Amino acid sequence: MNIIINSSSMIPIYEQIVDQIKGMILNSTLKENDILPSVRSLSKDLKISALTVKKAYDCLEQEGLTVTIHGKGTFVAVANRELMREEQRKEVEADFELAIQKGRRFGMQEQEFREILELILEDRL
Amino acid sequence: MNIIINSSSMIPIYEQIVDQIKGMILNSTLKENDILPSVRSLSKDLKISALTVKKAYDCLEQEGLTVTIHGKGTFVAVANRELMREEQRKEVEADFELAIQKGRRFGMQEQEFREILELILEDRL
Amino acid sequence: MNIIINSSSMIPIYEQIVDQIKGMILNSTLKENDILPSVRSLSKDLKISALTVKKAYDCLEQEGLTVTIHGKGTFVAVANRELMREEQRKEVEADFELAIQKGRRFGMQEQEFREILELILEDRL
Amino acid sequence: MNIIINSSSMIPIYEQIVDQIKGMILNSTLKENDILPSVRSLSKDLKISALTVKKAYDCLEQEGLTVTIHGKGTFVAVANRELMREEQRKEVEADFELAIQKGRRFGMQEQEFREILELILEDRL
DNA sequence: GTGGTCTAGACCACC
DNA sequence: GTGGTCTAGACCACG
Repeated sequence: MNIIINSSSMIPIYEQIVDQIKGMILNSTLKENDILPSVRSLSKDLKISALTVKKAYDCLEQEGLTVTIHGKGTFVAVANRELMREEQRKEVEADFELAIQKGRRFGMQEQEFREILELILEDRL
Repeated sequence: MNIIINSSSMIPIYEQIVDQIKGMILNSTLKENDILPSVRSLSKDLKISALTVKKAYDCLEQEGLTVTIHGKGTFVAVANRELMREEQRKEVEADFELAIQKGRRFGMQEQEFREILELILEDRL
Repeated sequence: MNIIINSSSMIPIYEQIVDQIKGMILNSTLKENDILPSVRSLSKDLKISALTVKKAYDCLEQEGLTVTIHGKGTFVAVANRELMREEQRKEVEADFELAIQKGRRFGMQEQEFREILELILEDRL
Repeated sequence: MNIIINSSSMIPIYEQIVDQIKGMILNSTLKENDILPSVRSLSKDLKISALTVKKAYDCLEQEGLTVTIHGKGTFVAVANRELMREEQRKEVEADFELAIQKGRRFGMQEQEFREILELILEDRL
């Protein structure tokens, strides 16, 4: 399971897990009915508390992305990919919207936002 | 004092106050040397604890946006606009960074972020 | 009355007044039985609240440096100058002692304290 | 945790805590990545409010001396010794400044400050 | 009146 | 368990 945890990030660990598994389901790294790693093995793998992994799996199940079968494991549900994609997109759009609103309150202009975006994207190259 | 508190928001009340007062200082609703409402009067006004207002005022002072004179009140500081500008920029950059991190966890590519930015900017035209 | 108030200082205004009048009594700018300015006139002079001047005069009287005669005014008491001088000296020594203790906890050496002292003294030239 | 609180002192309790923990970090009683006592345990230990300990820890974090990880605890930060040194120097300078201001209000001359400094330094030899 | 500090206890999110 | 926030009310110093 290719999950990367940044424990010094402001984002809760369980949320980082949720988001990355969501991504894997979306881009078909995880397919319908695939089994997720067990809570214990993943927690061992990532060197974090099993409770944290459990919370992440709970979130996924609550959103209908996975199904847990007692004594068997946690499986990727039959998902409406289109809908999921749309919701993720909206989440990110909302975050951008908030950031831009704040910038506008600070008097920033359109071009400055584009500069900031490019700066951050380049950081990753 | 035109401050709106959303107590059901995940954003701490004191931070909501800080942000809104920052905004007022920036758009000159509050000018240099203007006096802020007293801790007690604002807490009464907003129907929140005086300590919560105090914490917000402490944040503002810590950032150098206000000056407190004991027994007198809290006043808008003579601002170092260069420095303020720089800090605002950093704030917005941090928000962008977070939004982009989330998008990446969802598997979004660079071009998609640019599309989202343009969409939001155009919405406002 | 040659008193200088620094309202942005961390030292309370009333204490600044007390200290400066103490100094004047010591160096004989104010002599025994001299009358101090009235609370009202001094407060007007310094553009501060009369209550603040009153508090300063109360302190002086409590320390036995002045005597107030109702309806007449406040007068410099017959003081033991030697003792006063000694007490002031001890106050300042104690403040230095504290500052140096802190510096030593920080690992500063003797020469560094001398440098700091000279720097501050020069600032005033 | 060997912290001594003087509740009758004029120095706020939270500041007493900050100073003593600073001292421990400086003289390496507390080393990098050491964990501080939890807010609750220390408050219980010192028989003071948890909020007061919290405020002290906030100060330390704000100065970059500690790092707090939510749900984990508060840890001694990897220190930027250059920066720390500079801040310590400023602290001591400010204390000297105050002592000298007081002396000047008492009418002391430059040479007297030098004498006091030398007296205190010699006391320690 | 103002701000500064402190208390005792509550609820939440996170691990 | 941890820290983060908030409350309602108290006492003090300052003006």
